[in-house]
Amino acid sequence: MPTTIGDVARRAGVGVGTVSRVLNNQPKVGPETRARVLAAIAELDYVPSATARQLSLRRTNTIAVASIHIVIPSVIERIHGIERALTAAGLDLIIRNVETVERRNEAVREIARTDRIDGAIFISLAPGAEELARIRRSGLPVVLIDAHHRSVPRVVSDDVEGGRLVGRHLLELGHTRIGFVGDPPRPALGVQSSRMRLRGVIEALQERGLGIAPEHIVEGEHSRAGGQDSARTILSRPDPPTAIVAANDTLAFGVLAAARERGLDVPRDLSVVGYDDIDAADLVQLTTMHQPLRESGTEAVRRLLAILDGTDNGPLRSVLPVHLVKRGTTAPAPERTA
Amino acid sequence: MPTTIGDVARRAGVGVGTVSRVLNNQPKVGPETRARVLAAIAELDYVPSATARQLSLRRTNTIAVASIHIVIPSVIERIHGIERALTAAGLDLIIRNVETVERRNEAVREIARTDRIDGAIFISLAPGAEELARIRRSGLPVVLIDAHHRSVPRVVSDDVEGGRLVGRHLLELGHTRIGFVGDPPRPALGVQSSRMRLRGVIEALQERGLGIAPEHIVEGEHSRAGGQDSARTILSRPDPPTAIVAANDTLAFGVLAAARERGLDVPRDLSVVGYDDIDAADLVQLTTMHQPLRESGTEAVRRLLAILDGTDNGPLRSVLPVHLVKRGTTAPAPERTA
DNA sequence: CACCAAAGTGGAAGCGGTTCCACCATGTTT
DNA sequence: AAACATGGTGGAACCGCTTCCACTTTGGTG
Repeated sequence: MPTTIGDVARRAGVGVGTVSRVLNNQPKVGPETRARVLAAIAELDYVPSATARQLSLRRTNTIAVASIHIVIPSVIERIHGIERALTAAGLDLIIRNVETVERRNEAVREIARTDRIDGAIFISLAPGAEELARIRRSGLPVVLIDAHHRSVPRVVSDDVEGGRLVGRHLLELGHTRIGFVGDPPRPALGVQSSRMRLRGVIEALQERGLGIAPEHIVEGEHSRAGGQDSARTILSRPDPPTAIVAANDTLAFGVLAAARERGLDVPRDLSVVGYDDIDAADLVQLTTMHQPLRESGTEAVRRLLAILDGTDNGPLRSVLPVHLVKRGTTAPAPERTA
Repeated sequence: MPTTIGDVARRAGVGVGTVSRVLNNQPKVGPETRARVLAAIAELDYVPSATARQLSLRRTNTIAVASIHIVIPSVIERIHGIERALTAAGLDLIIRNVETVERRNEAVREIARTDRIDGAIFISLAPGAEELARIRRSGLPVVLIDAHHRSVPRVVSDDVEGGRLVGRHLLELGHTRIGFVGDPPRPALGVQSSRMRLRGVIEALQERGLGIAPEHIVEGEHSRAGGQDSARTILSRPDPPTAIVAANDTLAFGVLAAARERGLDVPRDLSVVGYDDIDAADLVQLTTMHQPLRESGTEAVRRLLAILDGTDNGPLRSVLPVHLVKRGTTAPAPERTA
């Protein structure tokens, strides 16, 4: 029912090849013929079938993004960056939300299977060995964001350095007993940022000959409630820390809630530092590490397009810079009362 | 290079038609033949081409979502609901971010143009007349969320009722001078929720013979900063209101910031009510209207699928319920000091 | 003036599926 | 035993585009 290239050709009194050439701005068409074809296109309100085009060209002009839980604020910012970059490049974006390892495998398999996309970006999520092999076999280019895999191009922020900066900031304020609230380790998903940030904090402490007590490190669910639980545990230890570092802002909000619950004044009694600098961090005046989330998305797209063009020559690992944003939740350590 | 249905047919010693029948679980295939085909598929690790399938079937199993500014928290929740419902139905989701009217037209045109999708959902965004005509012509089913158009199926929450409930809540607390911070009116985008909520508040006041002073109504940019600006304006009037209603939580956060800035204690000196009950509302203990955001997404998908099935018989307008969540930013009106 | 390169052009083949139609065995009915 | 459903099956045609190849025209060139 919809008009096809043949209808246009007939109307313009030319062959389909010529119409196709006009559509694709190819040179070898006489100016007068081109005008006639364009007129026919306009008259018929013709639009080429993207599907037929795909089949013929073996290109879809679409890329897929798979990410853990798309409602996580940092994930959203990254997707936003991706969306911008793709739109600018005239590509479509298909999105898939992944919440468990099984669903990840399923999603990856599906992504590798269809010829529906030209490339894929994984956010905070790395494909498993078998899935990766599948992808390799299909030749689909892939870029990871905030995830690690030895042999896959990826965009990450310098988590260890970020942790280090957080640690130094707290040391400067006189804190020596520092706690850490992190995400659950999920080696299966290939995401290590929480652990890397912890490592940075530890390194900063070690520079001063200090350490972090194992009972002051708790890893729990990535949610406000999870952060609150973890902080509760830490704060109920004898001799609790005077500062808590959270692996991300969402957890930090939970830490703030736990502090409030215990009647601790932030930052007088307890300093809290987050990570990511999401929008809401400003809302509660949270001191946090800023990382360029949106840029991580655009950078991933840049890499992906370069791979598609065959012009990619960057390092496997692009590292984005971070910087500390000092707000209202950190202050000098309280005098030791005990 | 990838294996095709022909490869499978050859390997299994059958015709392509038979392989196709097996792939689509059609009945008329002998059990022994079916087994042989399945074996061949497994051996070759064959996956049918989605594109070829699309071309032949004239169905894409993909739907598009166009929304204003995808980083708005309420929009994200809606998308989340859509994503869930689509994944459950085995459909793909393509996303397009729209920020201006021009970009909207462009996006709509593109959506209506390609044969790449089976349907579309618009969030807080209605197509313009010309674009709508285009969509109609293309026969593409469309559902709107949080947007209005006489003749397009849509999912909205009962904004007037929500506003009314907010108004009554404040009246019960003894507030009589109430301010309103809203989104800019954008008739071109077909989004009226801010105005509808305002209308509800006004209706509640009228029930008591009260009104809302025009200088206590300010509409500004949909952002924290915008809300802050608007609230500043209102609070600097002589005889400012004792309560401010914001058309959404993001604006309410701005109102809170403006109050803090002026040294007003919330809720002692000023009550603040938001709308949406986004995640961060809980974080700052904001009293707000809850509306089922995620459900709005699933409902929109349900409608869209029904239209695609030809089984849709619902009203053009699905209205979702709202309810007030009382938290810490509303309290009895202060004694009149003047 | 014959010859040839270059610019334009038409249309068949191919992309990888689905489906319809023709056809072949069977088993069942008269 | 002839007539005939019926379950299986192969394969051509088709979906709507791109591209390659063959062909015609035109304007130089020797």
